[in-house]
Amino acid sequence: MAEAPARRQTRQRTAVAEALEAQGEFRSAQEIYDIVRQRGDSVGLTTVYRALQAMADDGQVDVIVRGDGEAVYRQCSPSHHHHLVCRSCRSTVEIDAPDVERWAADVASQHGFRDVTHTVEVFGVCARCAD
Amino acid sequence: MAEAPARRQTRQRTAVAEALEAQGEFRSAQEIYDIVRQRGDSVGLTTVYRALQAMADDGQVDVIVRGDGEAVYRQCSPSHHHHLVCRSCRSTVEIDAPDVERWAADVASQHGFRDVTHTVEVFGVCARCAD
DNA sequence: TTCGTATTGACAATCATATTCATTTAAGGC
DNA sequence: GCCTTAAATGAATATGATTGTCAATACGAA
Repeated sequence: MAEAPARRQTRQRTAVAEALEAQGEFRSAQEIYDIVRQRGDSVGLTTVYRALQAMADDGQVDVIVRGDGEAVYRQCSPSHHHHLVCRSCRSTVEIDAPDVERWAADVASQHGFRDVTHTVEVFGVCARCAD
Repeated sequence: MAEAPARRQTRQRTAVAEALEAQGEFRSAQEIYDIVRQRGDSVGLTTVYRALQAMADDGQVDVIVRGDGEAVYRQCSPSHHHHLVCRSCRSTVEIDAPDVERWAADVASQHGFRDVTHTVEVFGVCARCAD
């Protein structure tokens, strides 16, 4: 859990964080905006975007940019992990990938690369949706 | 190499394909548009987008959606592979990842997922840019 | 309570990308 | 080569996720 800069704790940020916490799946900013409002909080859309970005910057939220370019957010566990996401219901499983970490480091090293990062996402149809 | 539907061979598509072929790096549609024009071909921006999308659909071009949501395109070898991309000069190395393929399949299977796909990209600073 | 300044939110702006629709053009048949 | 069909084009327009603006609000330290 990264040490966050001194951000003010506003009711809007709390509302966004709570809305996210109540979700298990990745959600877009627009969706989160809707969820916040459904829960009875009044927060501007711009503020939702900003709250999510701040949380992402602070390492409190994971962001994936989807194939269509839209960013989706999820409150995940703090440790480094990857995602197995159902294409249908979007349920998400956090997965560790020591083999992948090792592979990425090796490959990068073989080609003389430094300061290496990687993205890994796995998509499929979950057991429940496959039925 | 997927069997492409019956697409017409237009001078615009040829120009876009040749522009891409001359590049080793991932390039955005806007950049490819500029390159095409620099090479003396007159092609509309919309047409560039459409040509790239058609090529991507046909499996002739790889697409990555960048962290900022923008799509970038590259003409790659036909076989399944991943990319090691320099953050600075954007030079791109195609890499095989049998370990990752295996890991992805195992992980998905463990969680009962079917019809599994994955995305894996590795970013770093290449040897030349690190100096 | 006061004050400094971070934050908000409605509106406007941005920009990659997609749609529209009249026109152009590839390609197949004769 | 001509004709026909329909795929493709391209300029203008539209879309929509996201970000910027700026006056107003509100957090939190003193």
